[in-house]
Amino acid sequence: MLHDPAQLDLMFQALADPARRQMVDRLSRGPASVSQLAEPLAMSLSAVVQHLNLLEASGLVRTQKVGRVRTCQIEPKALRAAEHWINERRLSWERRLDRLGDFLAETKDET
Amino acid sequence: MLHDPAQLDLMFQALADPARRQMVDRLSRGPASVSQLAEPLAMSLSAVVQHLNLLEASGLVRTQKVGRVRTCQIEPKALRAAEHWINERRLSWERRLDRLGDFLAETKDET
DNA sequence: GGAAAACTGAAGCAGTTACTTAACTATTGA
DNA sequence: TCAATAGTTAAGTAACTGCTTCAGTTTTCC
Repeated sequence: MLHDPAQLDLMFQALADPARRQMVDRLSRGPASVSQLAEPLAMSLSAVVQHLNLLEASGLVRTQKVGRVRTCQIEPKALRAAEHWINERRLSWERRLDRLGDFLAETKDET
Repeated sequence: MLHDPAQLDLMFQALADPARRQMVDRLSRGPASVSQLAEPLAMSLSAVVQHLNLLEASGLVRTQKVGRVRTCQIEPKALRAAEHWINERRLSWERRLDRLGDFLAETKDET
């Protein structure tokens, strides 16, 4: 479910915007309401809600409304999925370099 | 240099597109020419070059031209920077949860 | 009950993005 | 030399994004 390419797409797309990354950054320090998320951002509350909806659709953030306040928090599992995608590609590349290094070392021995 | 917010912005933006992620994925298995990168993608070579230029500007991919062939390879340091940004936020959240857990366990002892 | 607080949703708009096609510029190899 | 290969660049366009404003809806609290 979390490695579903469509979900991954939404996550990376969500992380591509600086305002949304700032919101994730804020939430990494603890839950916050929509207004609290909006406070440091130079845009209307409405714009923040639109960003938040994207973050929620991507799975990166979970929200729940109690009374008139929507409280938001990070979903670490989703962050881990994005992290994992990058990590796998990087490791794949680095393992390839290692094998190449071994090969070169071996062929050098054979002189 | 790699933790420069502008560079991070370019990286996440580059990773937001499925075609570009597919290119990164291909490159994680080894270097490739522009045509080789284009081969599995349902778009013109010109479009691929445009994607590649973005990937290069973001620092995720390095290319060098020999003769008429441009060979592309992954820049693991850049991947690591993106990975690191996500990882820091996730850990920050998870450490917060741990502290909260400890606190709740302690106050429970005091009954 | 009624004002204030905390959102929410729709419409509109300017700027950006992801393509396309078409016209190029090297390189290579027969 | 000259055709094919590999890539590049520019111009145009359709769709998508990131806002804005404005007009709601719920809750809360006096």
